[in-house]
Amino acid sequence: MMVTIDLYDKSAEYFKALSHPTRIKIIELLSRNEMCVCEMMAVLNLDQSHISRHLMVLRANGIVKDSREGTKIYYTLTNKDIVKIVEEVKNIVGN
Amino acid sequence: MMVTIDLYDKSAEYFKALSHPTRIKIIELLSRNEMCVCEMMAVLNLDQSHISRHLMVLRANGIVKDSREGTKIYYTLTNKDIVKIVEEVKNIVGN
DNA sequence: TAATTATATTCGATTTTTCGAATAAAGTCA
DNA sequence: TGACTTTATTCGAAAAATCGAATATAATTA
Repeated sequence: MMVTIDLYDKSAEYFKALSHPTRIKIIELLSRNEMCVCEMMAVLNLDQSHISRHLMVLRANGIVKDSREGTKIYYTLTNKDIVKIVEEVKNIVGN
Repeated sequence: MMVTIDLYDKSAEYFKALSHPTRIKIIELLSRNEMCVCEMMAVLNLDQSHISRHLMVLRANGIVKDSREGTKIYYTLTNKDIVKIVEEVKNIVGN
């Protein structure tokens, strides 16, 4: 039995993936540079498991992708369009 | 004690308000016309309490506003910018 | 191979979201 | 006022998200 997920469900899932401050911060960081988890930890001052968990959500939603280099894993945005969306929302809610 | 909510928290909240298919559908309907709850019920084929509850979320996040006309309450978008954002996300997730 | 580094995943508890069903409230009309 | 229409709100249960802490995995290096 094949389950078809419609565009509204998918969009809602996508918005849900964006609905956490840490995940928004990660997207913003990655809009400038690829970055490994240890760098994000340093910049955001959050612990490893917290960041890793949120990266998992972003990955599951196709928002970031990773590539291993030795023991480090570097993350990048799969689609830069998301940066504009985050900026627009920041503008709407800001001030 | 005053609590300051930062831009990332606010943005996350906003995205959360968009993270339900019914709420996205409501936004899309309101992008075309103002509409009362009973009309939304008919168009979306959902019951009154379901729609009303989601309107409450949208209202709490300043996404829609309402105006009473007799027994009916008409809803409109407070800011049309949101329509573009929803469209962009639909494009990203759609195929 | 053993220790180390970097990251992912799991576990259990807590909090938040969602829902159907029921009830309340507010305006209208006879 | 009482019945009716339209919408909001509450309640309790179920589902989902979040978190800190602990553990697992994978690559590297001594």
